[in-house]
Amino acid sequence: MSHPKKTFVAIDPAALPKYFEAEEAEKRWDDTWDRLAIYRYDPSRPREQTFVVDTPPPTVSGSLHIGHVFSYTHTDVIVRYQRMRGRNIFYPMGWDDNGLPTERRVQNYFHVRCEPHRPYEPELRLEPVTGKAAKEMPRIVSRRNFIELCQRVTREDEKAFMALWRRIGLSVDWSEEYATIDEHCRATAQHSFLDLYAKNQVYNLEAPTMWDVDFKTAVAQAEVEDRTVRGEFHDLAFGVEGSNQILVIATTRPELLAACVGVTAHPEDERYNHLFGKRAVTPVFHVPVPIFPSELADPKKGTGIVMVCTFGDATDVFWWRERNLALRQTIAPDGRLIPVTFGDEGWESLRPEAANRCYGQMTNKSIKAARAIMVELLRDPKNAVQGVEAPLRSEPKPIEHTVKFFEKGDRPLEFITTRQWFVRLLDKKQALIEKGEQIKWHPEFMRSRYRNWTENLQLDWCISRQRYFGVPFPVWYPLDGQGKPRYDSPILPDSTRLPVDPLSDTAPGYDESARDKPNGFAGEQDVFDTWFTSSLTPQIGSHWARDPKRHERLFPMDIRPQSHEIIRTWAFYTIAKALLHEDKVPWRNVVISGWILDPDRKKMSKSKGNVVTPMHLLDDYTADGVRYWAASAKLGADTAFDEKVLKIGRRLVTKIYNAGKFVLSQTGEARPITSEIDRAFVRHLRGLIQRATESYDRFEYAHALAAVESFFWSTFTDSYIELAKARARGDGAEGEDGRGSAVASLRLGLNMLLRLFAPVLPYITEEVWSWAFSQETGYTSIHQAPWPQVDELKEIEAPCSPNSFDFAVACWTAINKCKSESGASVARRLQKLVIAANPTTVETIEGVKADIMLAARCLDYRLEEKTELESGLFEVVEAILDEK
RNA sequence: GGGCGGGUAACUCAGCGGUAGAGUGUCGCCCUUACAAGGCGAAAGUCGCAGGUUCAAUCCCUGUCCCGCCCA
Repeated sequence: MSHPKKTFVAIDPAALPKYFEAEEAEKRWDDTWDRLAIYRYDPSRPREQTFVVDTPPPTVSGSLHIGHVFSYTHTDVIVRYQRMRGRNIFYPMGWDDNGLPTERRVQNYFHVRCEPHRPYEPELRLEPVTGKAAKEMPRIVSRRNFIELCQRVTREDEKAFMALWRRIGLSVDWSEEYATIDEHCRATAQHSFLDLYAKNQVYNLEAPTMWDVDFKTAVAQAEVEDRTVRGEFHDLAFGVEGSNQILVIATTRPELLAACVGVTAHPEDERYNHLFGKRAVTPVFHVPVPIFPSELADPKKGTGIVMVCTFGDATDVFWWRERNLALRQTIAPDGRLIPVTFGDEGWESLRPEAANRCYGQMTNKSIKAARAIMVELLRDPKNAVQGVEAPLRSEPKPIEHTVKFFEKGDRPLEFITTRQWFVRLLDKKQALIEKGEQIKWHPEFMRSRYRNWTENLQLDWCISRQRYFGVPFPVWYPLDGQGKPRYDSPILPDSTRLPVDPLSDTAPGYDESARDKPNGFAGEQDVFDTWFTSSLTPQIGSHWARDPKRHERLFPMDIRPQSHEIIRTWAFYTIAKALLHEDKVPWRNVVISGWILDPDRKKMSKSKGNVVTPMHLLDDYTADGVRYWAASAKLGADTAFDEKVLKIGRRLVTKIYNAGKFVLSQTGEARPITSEIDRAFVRHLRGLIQRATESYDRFEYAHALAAVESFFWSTFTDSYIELAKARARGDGAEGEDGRGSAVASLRLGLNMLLRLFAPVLPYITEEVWSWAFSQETGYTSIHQAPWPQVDELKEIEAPCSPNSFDFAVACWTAINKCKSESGASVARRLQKLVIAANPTTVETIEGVKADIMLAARCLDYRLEEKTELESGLFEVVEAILDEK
């Protein structure tokens, strides 16, 4: 039976560069992939064939660091696997222009401030400001001009991110690019608002709200963090109305004394419970305030009796509501003290003149300055309610306590009464938790972060921000005869008109001339919380608001990749939106990447100065090498940055290059895979494919990579290639059949391994693939080739023994060890070799011993039976090395 | 204070009921016609600590100590 004389497509290794020129290759393949459009989403294919990614839009004004490469590579590896599984990939890229950080940069960069009502200046051209000019008054610009400046800055940032994404080979579909401030996203966010309004899930309310006095905006619970800071307890002597009794109240915020509206102690506190129902009198301002019991007052803290102010903290807000106390707001939105007049309505005082004299000293001062003045006033005995002792009863006592801060802020949050828009969430806790249960979390334990947060939710979602660079509310208010807005009957646009800017677009049913006039209309100035838009990334990608068919094909999505610190914000709000809009989950899986820590296991941050930037690492270790490092870390695991791991990746790339060169330069006639060792190798390959596939299906890419890598080094290059290479050169006794089998099997191994590595190492695998397999298989790019299936190996017969391969390797290793121990090179020929193993083992390696001895360069050998040896163990009885 | 994760070789990390693993680093040896950007080989761990369950525990349970994160 003669075989058709088909020969392999071989390469000439001499024609290839000695080393892999990664930088050149990366550029070349990036261009090629672009040209072939292999990352393009095909909207015509059905949902079940599609794999949909809710890519995190990076905050472009943030600094680029190695953590970005880490987590985005995780997603890309998953995506590339799915693509090879034949899925139609939807993998967009968005940019989060993220209001506040960008605003700050723009204010400094161009030295401007925004005033929303300023008219737009179409011809305005500003340049970056430096030196003296930066010390002068900032240029005031309209909101539209300000936004244009923001966009100018973010465009530059986006370019830097895009360059990095391309460099590390993210297989995103760049035709699906968006920015959270662009027209499509603004329209989607406004559409979301209109839908929530129609469903009665949003409301506006004037109420005490957490407020940052530097950014001058309301913030939501999710953006608040507790910080431990130093403070001081001040013991203040209050009077009791109608008696000469003194109450000593401990407070960390004496500057709020003028805002005191009550005094409270624990109902069972015997020191104070006889006073409930009476009125206390504040020192300095001489204001009588009710004394009432509350379980929330801690008898062990301070003196056990506390003053209630509007507002010092969240508990004050609670008491104010519960007890229906007076409202005395003394802190302005800019963090300065508001001028007030004691004696006026709502500001009653037993001694208004004295009160006003004192308060006048603090008017318009910052909180910090006001506190210092207040403490001085309290030291003055004249300001006591009665008696000759100063109201400050002891020197301030330093303490450490936790205070709420806006996560981006520098000063503690204040509670300030303002009108804000809210989304109703508190009444949906249970539904939100259930949605979280329907989603698969990777790793699983991240689910509890979500549940934990949702269970502890205290407030509805405040979505309005008093900022400029953001998506405006699509809302106008009718003005009454006095020019006051009627907040209870907002005017909304038709959803076909979106996006709108109520400050430049005219309210429906009005003429522009009626803007801000009595009986006319006014536009809402506020913009959305950036999360209000970011929480819609699935709907932004699916074109929910304008293409129901496309939405149907993309929503819910398959995966949401993100990091764990924003489970309470991004994941939470996205789940909330999907619940509110469609009663669905937004995605089936959430995949959480860990953080990159510095070598001391500290979080990398700009302020610590321990941020590692990625570009030079890509230059030094290749894109694949860096991807290897990222893909070695499991989901959810924080990893200390370690350059050594990058070295391993680069070494792997080199090894693949060289192994590819070697295997593809073997020639011969194509023959079936028949030799025992080849069949034994294929048997192992089959197991590898199964393991890698199972791991990838569970998003355990790191596990898959470890399996493939270890197989590649130990089984393929260190063992199989060595055992088969002589036969592949035609040195064996089996002639063309043996040679053809070896070459076919080597190529099969390489082909499979390249595909198994392709999700992690897209460049080197594509490079080697292109030398022969591209033409041979018809898959121009390896990234369009199918993921290896065990089915592809079904024609190849199983080996005679399942142990053939392992025993062959063990035997060969024993010989190498013997050579190594006698100081000889492994290449050294053996004149004579006697090696022993137990009888079954000797029998098992019958079919592979010729290959072993060829690899060991041993012409005269004998296998001895030694029953006491364990199965698979070999003992060199005698070895005579050839002369050099 | 509550919740979650981690503590395994000098380093970075796997493993998570059945005699402790990898790579890096270290130490020997080897220019070997794919690869010195290599290869062969060696040394190296009371698996945080203390109890318990089990024939058997790094793995399960309880307690405890460190580290990190999230929430009060």
